[in-house]
Amino acid sequence: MRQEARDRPRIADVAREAGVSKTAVSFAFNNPERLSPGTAARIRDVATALGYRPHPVARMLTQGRTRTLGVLTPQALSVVFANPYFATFSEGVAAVAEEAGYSLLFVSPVYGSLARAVNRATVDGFVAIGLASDHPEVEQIRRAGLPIVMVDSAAAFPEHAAVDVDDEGGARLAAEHLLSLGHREFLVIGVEPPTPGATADFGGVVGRRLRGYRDALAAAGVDLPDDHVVVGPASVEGGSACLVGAWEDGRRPTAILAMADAMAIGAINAARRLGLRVPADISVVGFDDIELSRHIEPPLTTVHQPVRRKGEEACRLLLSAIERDGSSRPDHRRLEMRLIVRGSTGPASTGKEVAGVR
Amino acid sequence: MRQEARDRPRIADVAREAGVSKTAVSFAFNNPERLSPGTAARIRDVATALGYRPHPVARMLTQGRTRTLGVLTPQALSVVFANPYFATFSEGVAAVAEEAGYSLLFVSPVYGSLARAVNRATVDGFVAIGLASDHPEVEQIRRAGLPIVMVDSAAAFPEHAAVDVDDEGGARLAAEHLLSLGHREFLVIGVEPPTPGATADFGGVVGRRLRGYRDALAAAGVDLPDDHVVVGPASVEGGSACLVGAWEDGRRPTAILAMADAMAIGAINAARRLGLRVPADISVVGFDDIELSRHIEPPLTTVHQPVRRKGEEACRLLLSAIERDGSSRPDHRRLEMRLIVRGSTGPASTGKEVAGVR
DNA sequence: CCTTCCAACTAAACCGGTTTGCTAAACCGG
DNA sequence: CCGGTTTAGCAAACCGGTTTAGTTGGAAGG
Repeated sequence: MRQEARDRPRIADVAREAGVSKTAVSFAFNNPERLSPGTAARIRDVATALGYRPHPVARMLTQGRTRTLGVLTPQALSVVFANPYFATFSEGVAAVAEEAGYSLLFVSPVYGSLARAVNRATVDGFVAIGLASDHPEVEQIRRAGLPIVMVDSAAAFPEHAAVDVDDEGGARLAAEHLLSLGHREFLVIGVEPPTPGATADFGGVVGRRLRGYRDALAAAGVDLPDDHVVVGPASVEGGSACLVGAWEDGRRPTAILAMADAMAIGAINAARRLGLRVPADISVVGFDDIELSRHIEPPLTTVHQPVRRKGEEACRLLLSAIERDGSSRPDHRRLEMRLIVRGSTGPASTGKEVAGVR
Repeated sequence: MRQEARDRPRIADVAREAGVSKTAVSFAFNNPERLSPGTAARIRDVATALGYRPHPVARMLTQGRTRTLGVLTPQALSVVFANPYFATFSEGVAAVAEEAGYSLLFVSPVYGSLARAVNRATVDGFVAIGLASDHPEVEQIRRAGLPIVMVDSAAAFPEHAAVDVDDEGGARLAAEHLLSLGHREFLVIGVEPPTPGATADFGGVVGRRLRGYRDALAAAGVDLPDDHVVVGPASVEGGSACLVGAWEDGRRPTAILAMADAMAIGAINAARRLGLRVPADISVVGFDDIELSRHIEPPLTTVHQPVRRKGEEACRLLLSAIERDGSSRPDHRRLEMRLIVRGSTGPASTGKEVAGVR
């Protein structure tokens, strides 16, 4: 067995030293009013003298709660933390959790198995971010009797509490903005699933955003052929590759709708290399409004997503589920997006490109 | 008491249902070779049918280990996650932890008390980042028999394992670079403690960097009067304010040594507003090499800090301390910095400024 | 055929606390 | 001075597992 805490004093040591029962020691810490002030003080003194602190795991076991919330991610943490989106989200979760006195445990696949990680997790509930609909862990958690709040995959789990954003509405805003600037030739740059061929579709985010784009375009009578929608990895390089590929295939858009800021930035870089000025020759709208977008040249016009608030709301939902311990129906919350117009969009250039090749 | 897991099956339920003892059920999960294959399989079947999973807390208690590492931060998580430096650091910690099958628990002050948070934490050890020397929690952890690895405050805790970077050397590199470009009039922009008047000095980072600057300048025979060192909050705005303040006080540097990239960026912005060109009129060197620095205009020359590696090394040190369970002396590791020359530095402008006021 | 040994399984102790139910003494009004 | 109520503290049960130290029945060995 472990000896790590070889000399760690236990409650019995304190009790013996103070000449009282274990119960008394426990009371001294959790229920001092059930002891005479003198005894309570003496016990505490003995405890500090011995360097005693109640074993947190033992405490959890008897109290039946951990005061810890699990943040569940389907990807490795080392990947997830590299993503500023996630950092901001965590910021929101942390703010609410801390205020309520909860700690945060990040739960990611252990040796490839998310299920194992979930089993190991000593938490009172989970906030799951970006779980696709085919994740059986959700059912597993439900059976374990733990509450869970889904983020970014509300549609996939109608029976659980969830927070998501109005992707469709946000996409519409982006497209309408470009339409109002006179654009008629569009290229949509989408995010492809991280593992090729996986059914994981980011909880349908891509589909919803695409639908929003299409809705707005259709309403304006603009057609979006399938070959004007390209996908790539959600990175700067991915965005570059998408535009370059489409350009080589003969597409000549005056406006780009990118489903991620990183890809939008990549597209801007690629456009420059193709000899296009942004926004004079081509306009670009991103998605999510990451920190970087405000700082590039030109600053990126993008659809702002309330990421931090997403974290806050998710955590609030989870806490209330924990507190009221089951019962009542799961709450769904949908946050609005808004368009931030910066420098990467401008009026459609006349003539040449629009009328151009193909 | 809690009923949360009202109907959660226990090991005894599985045992009864399968017609065996609790021991057998436990073996079926942890020591299947001690059971006949048939029995083991049957028990597992019953377990899954009942939806049983061993209670993780009970498990921790008997096994004496949690398979969880604590990341200790003296500030609120909601603040900490907003800092890309921390995100990158966590990335490193997570990469190593995950590979070893450990989860990560983030431990930050509970209702203002870091000590309480530490007491609640069910972890096998801690990585503490940015703890100043006056934090008694470190002693508390030691007494609890848990290993701890200090990051960014090695000097303050010589008796513990630690990882830090060669701040002094990095600062020297920055100053030498500017000296070699002919600069002789410097302004140092430092980071002030978050809570004014606090003794917390970022574990001495500011002091070490300042020493590095001074060393290099002195070696070149350049004096750095105290009023050429200003401090402000570690933010873009803080950096702006620092330069503006110094300028209004009559300082006319040709080169700025900033202790944080964010402040360097702020200084660049402020310089522009003062009508100065960067780097033609004034050069700026940052510190840390955050993501953003590469993307601003002009790209920032800065001292690169191996943040991710810091996390990795710290986690490795902690894991080995946990594994070998005490014994052997604490390991200290110091990582090197390197200068990344980009566009924000150039030759000192001749005449006017150098000879200028004061 | 009797012993020995092994495989398969179990009862009970244990991890380190908290909580319940109870007792004895102090207190209190009548 | 007595019965009833508090107060202070205790022993034992409990949380939900794991581990130790057996126990049993049957096969192998002599």
